Amino acid sequence: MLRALKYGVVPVRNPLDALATLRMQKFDLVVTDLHMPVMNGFELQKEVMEEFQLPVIIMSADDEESVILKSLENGAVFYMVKPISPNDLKNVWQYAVAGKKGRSAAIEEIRGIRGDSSGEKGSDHHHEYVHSASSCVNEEKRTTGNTKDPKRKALAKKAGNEGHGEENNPADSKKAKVVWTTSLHNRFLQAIRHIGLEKAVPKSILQFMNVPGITRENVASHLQKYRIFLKRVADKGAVPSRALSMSADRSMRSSFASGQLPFSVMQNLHQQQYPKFQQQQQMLASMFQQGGRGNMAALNAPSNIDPFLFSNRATSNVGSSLPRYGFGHSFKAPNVGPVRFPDKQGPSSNFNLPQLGHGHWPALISHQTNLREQSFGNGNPLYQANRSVFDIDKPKYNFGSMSLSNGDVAQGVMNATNSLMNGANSIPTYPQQNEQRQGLLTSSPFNCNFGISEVLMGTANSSNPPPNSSFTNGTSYAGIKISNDGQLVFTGPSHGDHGYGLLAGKNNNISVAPKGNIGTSGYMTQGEGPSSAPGLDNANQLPPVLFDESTVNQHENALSMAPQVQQQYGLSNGSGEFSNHYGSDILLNNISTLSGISDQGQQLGEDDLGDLFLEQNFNQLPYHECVRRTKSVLV
DNA sequence: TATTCAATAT
DNA sequence: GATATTGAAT
Repeated sequence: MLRALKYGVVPVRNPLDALATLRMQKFDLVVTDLHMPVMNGFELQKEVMEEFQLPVIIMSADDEESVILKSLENGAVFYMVKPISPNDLKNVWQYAVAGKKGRSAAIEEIRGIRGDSSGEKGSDHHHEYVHSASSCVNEEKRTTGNTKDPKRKALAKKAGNEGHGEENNPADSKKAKVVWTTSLHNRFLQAIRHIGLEKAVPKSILQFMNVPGITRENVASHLQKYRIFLKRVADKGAVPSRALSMSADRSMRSSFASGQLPFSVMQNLHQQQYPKFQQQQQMLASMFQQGGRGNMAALNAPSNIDPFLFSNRATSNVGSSLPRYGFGHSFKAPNVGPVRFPDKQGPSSNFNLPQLGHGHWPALISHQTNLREQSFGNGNPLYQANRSVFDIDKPKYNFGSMSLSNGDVAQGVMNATNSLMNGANSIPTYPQQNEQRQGLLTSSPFNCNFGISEVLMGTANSSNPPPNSSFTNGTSYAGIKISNDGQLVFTGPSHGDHGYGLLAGKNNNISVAPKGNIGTSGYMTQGEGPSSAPGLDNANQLPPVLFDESTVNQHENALSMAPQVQQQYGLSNGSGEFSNHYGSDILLNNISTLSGISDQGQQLGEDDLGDLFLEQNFNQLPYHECVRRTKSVLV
């Protein structure tokens, strides 16, 4: 029965097994029989309370009043007389939530029954008990506070008495509240977006949301709150975000703060206070051709844009003093001038600033923090590149006017296995990068102008030296050469046969993976390389997955679909010398898809995942799992 | 004690 | 449907 009610249940055979199981696994509630060999329900309950502080429900065919009372007084949170019906079990989760409160309430109730409606007994005693219990609660409330809101109480009582086979909890006549999780709220926003703020009324929103179990009243209440929020935001002229909330008015930190503002509200923002912000929003709106209507949230719509880019949550700056320039917090970003790179490279074991190069995918996947905090593409690829774990023993190189030492920028670039790809590919992918990129490239060691003139990055040998440099070295390092018209002319050769090439392939035929050892071991850069460039352990990697054109198309059309099984896109399967093309946006989008593995719909905080993702996630979950967490029960 | 939340009353 | 009020939770 419990399982049918979506509880997670672990059944055990006897009290000793129960205690053992409790020690190995976390539970929310224990349900036990009373009369058992070796240890009875009382004793078990006592043990459980002492050791685990968990609520215990006792069920028994024994309907002796004395037994029931003794159970409850001993500390059981509830006593059920067999036979048990599903309805009796439906709301036992409340005991897991309420704990002690549930206990005292139960005791009060059973006491109330005695004094109040003691008349009935017989075969249906169990149900009578439940029934009486709930009306007792209402009775008590009425005497306590009837002056304030008699009607409310009356309705509550009515519901309690009539709802025998319905939604009502025998021990607690209050309806479970709808929790407006981020995902639920996003669906709400979606509806408003679709309907239009002006026309959005509870009924239509409810209809569009199409979430079972939610009522018009629920929506109305939420809408009311939402409108108040909008008004407040418009008045204050501030947009809440994590970045600002430190100093900002606390009142701005509601759950709405995580979301998106209707365009109309944004237009009301104080120009003098956040001029850059407004500018940005308008630019964005036009960029994505929302036609002035719609809102920020609508910007999530483009399916080929990674939702993270549009998250308005600030990224953490752990390990870095560099600002990020992602959209969401861009209005707060300082002027983007020449980028100052940090002097030191952080420890390679610190994944707070993960790289997007091949070897680091696994790190991204296995550290969810990264997934939330990373600014993709338009962040600062060169800075990311700088955090290479490879190749720390190279001498200093002189590229252009910049002198770079081991820990500096060029390292990641030189070490093409890693991060150059991220930088190179992310450039044409995100139009918003242009502004920043210019400043960044001005001080680039490579004198590159992407998309304008010939580009040669990271390559260093005698026949293809970096422009404006005196670099000569007999060894070939990874690199990439792009001609005037933007075609890939050349990708750097490997170091010997070991596969350091950033990209192995031919003209117009990019293979994502270095050819190196991928064919033999199936992982990239695994345990290979010179002593100074050891590569990554394959323990951290997912097997590469072939990424053909149909996959690309499928993926691009699939953003509104539920997250797929873990896959690592964008990597060659190692079967051919050159396989397939890809777009970095696919990689990036895939990151967010992967990020959805956890977070099964529990209430999410402001710093949670991108909205698009949440919608995906949301679609998978039945309403009750989305809103009300299922409890684990030991029976 | 003040604030927030969602439900409920008007 | 919009708004005001309520009670619980924090």
